[in-house]
Amino acid sequence: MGSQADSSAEFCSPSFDRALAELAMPELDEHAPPSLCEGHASSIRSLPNDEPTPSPNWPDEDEMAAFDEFEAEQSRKRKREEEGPEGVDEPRVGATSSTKDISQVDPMYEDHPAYVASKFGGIGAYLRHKREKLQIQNAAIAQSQGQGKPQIFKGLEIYINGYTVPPLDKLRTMIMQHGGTYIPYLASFRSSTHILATNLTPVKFKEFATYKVATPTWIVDSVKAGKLLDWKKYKLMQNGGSAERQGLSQFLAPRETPRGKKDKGKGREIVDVSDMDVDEEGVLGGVAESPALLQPVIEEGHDLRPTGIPLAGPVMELGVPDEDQTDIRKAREIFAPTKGQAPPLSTDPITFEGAAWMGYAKDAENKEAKRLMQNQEWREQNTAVSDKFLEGYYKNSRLHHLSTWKSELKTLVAEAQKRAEQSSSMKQLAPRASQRQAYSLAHAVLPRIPGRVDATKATTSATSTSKRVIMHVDFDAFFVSCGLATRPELRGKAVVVCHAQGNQGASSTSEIASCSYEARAHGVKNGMSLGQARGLCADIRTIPYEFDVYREKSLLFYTILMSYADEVQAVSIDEALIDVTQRVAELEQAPPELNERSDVAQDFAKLLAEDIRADMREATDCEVSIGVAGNILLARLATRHAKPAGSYHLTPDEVESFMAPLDVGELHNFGYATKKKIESTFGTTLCGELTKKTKGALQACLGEKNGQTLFNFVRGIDLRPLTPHQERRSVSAEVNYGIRFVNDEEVIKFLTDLSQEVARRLRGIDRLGRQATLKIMVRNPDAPQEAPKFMGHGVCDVYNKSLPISGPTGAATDDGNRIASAIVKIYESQKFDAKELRGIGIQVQKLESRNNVEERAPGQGVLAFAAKPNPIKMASEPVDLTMDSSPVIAGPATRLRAQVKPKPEPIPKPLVRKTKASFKAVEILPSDIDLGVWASMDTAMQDEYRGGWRLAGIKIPGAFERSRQPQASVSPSKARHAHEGRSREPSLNPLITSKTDVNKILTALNLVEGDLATIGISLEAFVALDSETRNDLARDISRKKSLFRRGSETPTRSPHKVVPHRDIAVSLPRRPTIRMGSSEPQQDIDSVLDGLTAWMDVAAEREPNPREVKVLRKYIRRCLDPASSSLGGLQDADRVLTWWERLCKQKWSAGQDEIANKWLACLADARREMNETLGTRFAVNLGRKRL
DNA sequence: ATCCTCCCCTAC
DNA sequence: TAAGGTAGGGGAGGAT
Ligand SMILES: Nc1ccn([C@H]2C[C@H](O)[C@@H](COP(=O)(O)OP(=O)(O)OP(=O)(O)O)O2)c(=O)n1
Ligand SMILES: [Mg+2]
Repeated sequence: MGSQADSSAEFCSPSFDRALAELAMPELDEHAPPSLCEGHASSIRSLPNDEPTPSPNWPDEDEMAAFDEFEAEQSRKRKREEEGPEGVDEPRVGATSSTKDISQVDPMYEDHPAYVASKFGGIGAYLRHKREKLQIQNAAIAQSQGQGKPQIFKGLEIYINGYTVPPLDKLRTMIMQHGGTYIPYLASFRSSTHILATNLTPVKFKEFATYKVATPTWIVDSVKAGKLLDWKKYKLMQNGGSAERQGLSQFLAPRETPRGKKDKGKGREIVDVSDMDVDEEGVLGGVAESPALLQPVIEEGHDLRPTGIPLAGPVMELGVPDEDQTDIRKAREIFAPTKGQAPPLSTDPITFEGAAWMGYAKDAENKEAKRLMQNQEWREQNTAVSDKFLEGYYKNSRLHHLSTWKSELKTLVAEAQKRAEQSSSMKQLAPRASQRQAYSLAHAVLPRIPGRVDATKATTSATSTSKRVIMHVDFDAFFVSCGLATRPELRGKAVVVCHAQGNQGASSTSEIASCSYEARAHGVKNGMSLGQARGLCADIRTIPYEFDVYREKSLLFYTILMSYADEVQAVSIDEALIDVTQRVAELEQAPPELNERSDVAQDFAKLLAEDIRADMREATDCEVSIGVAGNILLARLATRHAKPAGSYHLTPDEVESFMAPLDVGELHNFGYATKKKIESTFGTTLCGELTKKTKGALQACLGEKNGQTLFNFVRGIDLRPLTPHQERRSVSAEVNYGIRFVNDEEVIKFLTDLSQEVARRLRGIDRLGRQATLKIMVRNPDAPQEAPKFMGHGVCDVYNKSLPISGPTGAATDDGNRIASAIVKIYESQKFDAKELRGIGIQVQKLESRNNVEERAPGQGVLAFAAKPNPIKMASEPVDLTMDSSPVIAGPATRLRAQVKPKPEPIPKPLVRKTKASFKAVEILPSDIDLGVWASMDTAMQDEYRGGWRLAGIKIPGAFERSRQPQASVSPSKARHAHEGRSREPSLNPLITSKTDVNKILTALNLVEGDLATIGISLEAFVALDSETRNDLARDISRKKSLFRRGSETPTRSPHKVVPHRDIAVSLPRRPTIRMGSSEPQQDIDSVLDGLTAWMDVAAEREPNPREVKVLRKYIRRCLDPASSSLGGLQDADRVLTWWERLCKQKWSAGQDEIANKWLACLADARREMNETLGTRFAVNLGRKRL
């Protein structure tokens, strides 16, 4: 491309340029922003809290603050008062003691969150969570074990909807074992042949109208019968009622049962059908039908706004939603839209339905893309290879625009507000403002009272507590609304905004940015693919993006908001939070004669909201909805309730009943993954239920901050202030679409172009950076070559690596060439296969502003910015109100820890981070390995090396080739993947089958077969897992053992196996303390082993000293760190570990006691760490174990 | 304890 | 055809 440089991005978002950006400021009274400090005091006691004494991190004060708001908002007369802490607390004694037990048993684990979580039997929850993960694997295993079974479901592709009886995993197992294909998600471009459901919501029922929908009994019966039964006999009938209740009652329903045969023997955990039989009568019987729900309430011709010109909103009674729009609103209420109940929904199974992607991903492939991609010319024209790609891509990427707009708006609002504060209150309105007056009826009817009003003094209406009044203002179906403004004929129809226009059939993977509420009534959602949506609603009209229009309407939107609000927080192009505390207080103080109905107590906040809505309508010809409440959380929830085209004031007295039925997933910032985590920990995701959990329990599940936040949120408490504009901390550009390179040359050219783009963006905000990060998405080896989504990235492994960047003088830089050179260096240091790349991103961080930097001699080093030690962070503290959120008094906070950064142009020494996916540094090449050594490795080990090389695109010499096929590949770290926080995808290991192998595995993990039952997994399943997962589980088990049957039997060990190719000279004991040379730079391996021997000699008499073990592990780690070349690398690390293992083995050959177990656990841990490190590096695990 | 780095997660 | 970007909060765990 090369056309980059300074050609100020033609493909930027339609920018909010300064001229347009003259956001109007209303008349200004120079009051300070609402105070962040809120009162204190008052009694507490009654909050559930499992901390007997205040912990240092969570002092009482925090809770008091939280409680204060809680109390106030609850109108202080909550029954909670009566309940002592025990009302909701679980017994504390047990909790405490179990924690203690753990720490006694093994100090190394004592601070693991799962154990701190004493309360809920942290272990149980933890294991439950683990087990969930296993279920997925079990299913896949089952598939591989299903050979003996009649393949009665061959050719069927079956999707399972919602709660079922039997549960999903059992059904999936049955289907897969009998030759069927399980479809983890529904996508129109790869439809299933059948759907299983125990019941359906009306929307789903309609959604599935074109599918064959049967009850799970069909599968169960077919399996029993040994042949495929006619699905029609099991066709699911609509039975109305709440899906959830239905589902629940199914599970509770009594089970009669012909005990299922377990044709499986050993695999019983996997295929046990004994409890999965289902009474179909139970499924369908007894529930009244509600046929009305079968059809979406909104039907064609039922236009929301028939004239296309909305009337002014009616004045509403306090707390009552608008009464027009009833049909649509009802539809929404009844159908309870959710924030993606399945993984975030999307056209792409892979990216989201994380767990789902196991065996099935292979066939889900975009055939059309595959075909086109064969054509070299087409590829060069239409993928990221093309010179024109970047420009065209960014011009059309809605998400790019969304992001860009957001940051621009934040800046604009900040500037406007600053201007407002600086100028005196008599500052003339900006030009637009007077024009704006015409939009608003507010001033005519409810003039503002000059001067300040103390909000705390107003006490007459429901809103006049001392509390804030926050509004959340959000356009309805924004993109669509904008489009309809010029297409009135489409109002009332199912309209969506997407790139695909016309009707290219039901298979378009084009994403829907926004859909009208009419479309939503059919189940269509923002973010879906057009093809999916077409499946839900045949008559969908598409309209194109009009980014300019969105920007313009948004400017009007913000202009209007500025005229009303005390404070504005830009949330997005179509959404903002405003604080109108002051404004409402003024209204309340207004002379009664100015109020239309002075006889009645009025909800001024609601009136104000309707004024704003009217203004918006007039200015933009689009509807906004407004939620009003005392905090951000509730305002957002109120908006949801208000939509579409309404406003809603959520008052304190309704908070509790409002919150209780909500799902955590509906709370802002609590998305799919968090919800799953909560679900697996607590068994519920209802706010009402979670109210009963203690803060400590929530924190154990979600972490300190998030736990606290959730604890507050489920009570309707949200202490966050509106966040002012923050200094940018990073600038990035990434493209994860249309990346289909064939060689490094293409890649490097793209990297260069993208670097220039980032540089341009840096310049755009006048910042310089000190560090650049390259992010690479590589197709996961198990994912199809072509993703299901057209030109999409599919399932990927993600790699990140960064290098310092600087200008020629060593200063921070915005020079695209400098960035590019660092980025290219990173790329070249990694040896990816260009063909496998699916996404590329470049980020620059450690930003400085220009004037901060200049004179710094070339090699002299720079002051690293300790400059902003979390300036704003404090404001986002979940609880502590007393913390002053005003910007840090900066002064000496700038502790210029003058860190010297001597490297002007550092070389990209591949640096491997131990955690998940860093870049793999392939420093052990085939040529590094002696053939004799290679031969002595067991095959699994060889496979692992090969896997690493393969993934790294390194050619494998013939001598290192394998004869047979299967490979145990594992991803380094999944891109995203909702399903399990930090863990990568487990994978199956088809290699391990022989009895000896199995024994080896168990032995190495210090397990016996019986142990597996304690976590509910079969032996087969266990060995089929990848080694990391096995190790995880083994640790779980050993914890569990030490907890619950301490000191009892020791596991049986399998016969001793000789260490293969190790030649370790036994030598004399030396020091009884371990010294692994953190001080001595270069120790030779033998002396280390000597030291180890001597140390163990003494140390093994008692429990391992964590400190000493740590030293040892640190040594091993250093061996593995490619950056420290002084040590011997993998070979040495392995020798040390192996030697250690041997010492242990020797020592306890006669039998093991508790001490031995602890040592072995340490060993396993160390081994695991090494595997993880190497696994990261090679994208495989070293599963080898010996002893 | 506190910081730093490398992630994951979320939202539009 | 289609345009799956992006910044910040926060957790885990190692370094200091
Ligand atoms: N997955 C998504 C979600 C949103 N958007 C864009 C289009 C939306 O119109 C706009 C605003 O997002 P909202 O979440 O506010 O959704 P809408 O405004 O479309 O609908 P509503 O706010 O009424 O729910 O952002 C998008 O491109 N892709
Ligand atoms: Mg919206």
